[in-house]
Amino acid sequence: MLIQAPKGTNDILPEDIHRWQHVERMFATLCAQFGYREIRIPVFEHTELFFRGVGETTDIVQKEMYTFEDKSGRSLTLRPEGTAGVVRSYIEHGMSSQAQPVKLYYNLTAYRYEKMQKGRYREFHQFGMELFGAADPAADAEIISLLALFFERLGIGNLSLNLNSIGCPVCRTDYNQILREFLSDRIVTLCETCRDRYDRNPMRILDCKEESCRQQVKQAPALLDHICEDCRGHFDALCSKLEIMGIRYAIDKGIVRGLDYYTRTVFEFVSRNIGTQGTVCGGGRYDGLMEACGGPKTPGIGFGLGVERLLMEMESQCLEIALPEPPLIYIGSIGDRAIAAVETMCCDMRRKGISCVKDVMGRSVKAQMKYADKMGTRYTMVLGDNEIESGRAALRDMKSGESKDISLDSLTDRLLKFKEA
RNA sequence: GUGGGUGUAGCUCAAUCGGCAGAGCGCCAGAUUGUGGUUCUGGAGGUCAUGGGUUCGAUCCCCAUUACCCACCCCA
Repeated sequence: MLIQAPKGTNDILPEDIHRWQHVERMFATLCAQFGYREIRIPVFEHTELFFRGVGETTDIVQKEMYTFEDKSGRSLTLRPEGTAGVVRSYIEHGMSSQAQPVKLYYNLTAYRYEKMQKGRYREFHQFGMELFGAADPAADAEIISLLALFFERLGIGNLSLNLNSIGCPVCRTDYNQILREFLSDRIVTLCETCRDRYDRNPMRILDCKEESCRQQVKQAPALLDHICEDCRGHFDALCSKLEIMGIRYAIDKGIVRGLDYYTRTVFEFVSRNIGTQGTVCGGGRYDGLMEACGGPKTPGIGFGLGVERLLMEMESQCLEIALPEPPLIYIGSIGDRAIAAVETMCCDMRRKGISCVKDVMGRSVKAQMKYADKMGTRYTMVLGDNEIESGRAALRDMKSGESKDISLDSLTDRLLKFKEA
């Protein structure tokens, strides 16, 4: 093998494509029903955007981005997620002057340089959604209910919805103080970076990878227990809306996500069936993001959904997805006259919208029929000199094996009727 | 970034205690010269992951590399 696909990338083969097309169609339909419109953004952006939009302190920005210089020396980066690009587009196209709220959805690939394993790839597919302009908990509830309906329509059961609130910058300032007090007599046991974090951003200590730090932090007070009154009200309102809609959830005080610009609601839908990379969908509110990217102060909420993981989950639940329709008819040919006649017939039928296939290898009738069978066409017909002379041929139904002698002139009309049936 | 497992045909896998590499499936062709599915026969297809070492001889033993799979971590 001379050249393989780069590590962490996958070909999506014709055998599997119907699964992808199915969930893509379902998602697009659902979004439209909720009044969301599709947006498509570039695969690469200025690196600076992700510094601001994802956060310079995050793992994603610090070690996982595909960053390169183009020929004029600009620093560009393959998008590691969708939200930053959508926010940039919102600002750039002045969407703040459109009717509010602005509701957008997308289906895109994202790129992260990570050590790969099950459910984690360097190029992966994400469905996502952003709702701009709405600060009300009703917006949070709508996004979550849309997801719940999406999974329901796909027939996916038993995903658990985990919910948390990480408050606003105000409660985080207070919480940081509480955290510092908790950590003050343990600071000597923390790693060097964490001792540094103690003053600048103590919350980052909570997800330090050093084993010793993780031990120290286990008993730390939870942010959810210390959010301000407004944030508490927002969270409680969301919870009660979910309850009214009959959406089951669990509160998980451990969900934090990219802390820098996220505010209040954070949530994820998690599977237990698809390995350790069980987060099928993660999202949250980011009321500070638009401003951080240089736009007008605008609340926002959204999510990203891993399509590979979604399909894995569906596979693990043995959900059947209908195969695509094969071509309606295969028309075989024997001899030069028939080959010419079949070419003309196929041109004509295709123009009328009938899917038909013919030989392009000059093979034997037997080989042609075998091929038709493997493709699964519903009908076959073979033309030779006799059929050209008489203007009649046998139309065979491949499932029943029965043939019917029909005139070639009537073939197109018949097939158009079969197609509708 | 850390650890464990596996690399033999397009796919799923054998075998060789170190001596010319195998099956099933798939693909191609044939079985009274013009008709698929079942059956039978034949054929094509391998740098035995790559590079070094030991050996008369390595797909097999040793070392390194690489890829894939899985876990830690992080996330979608």
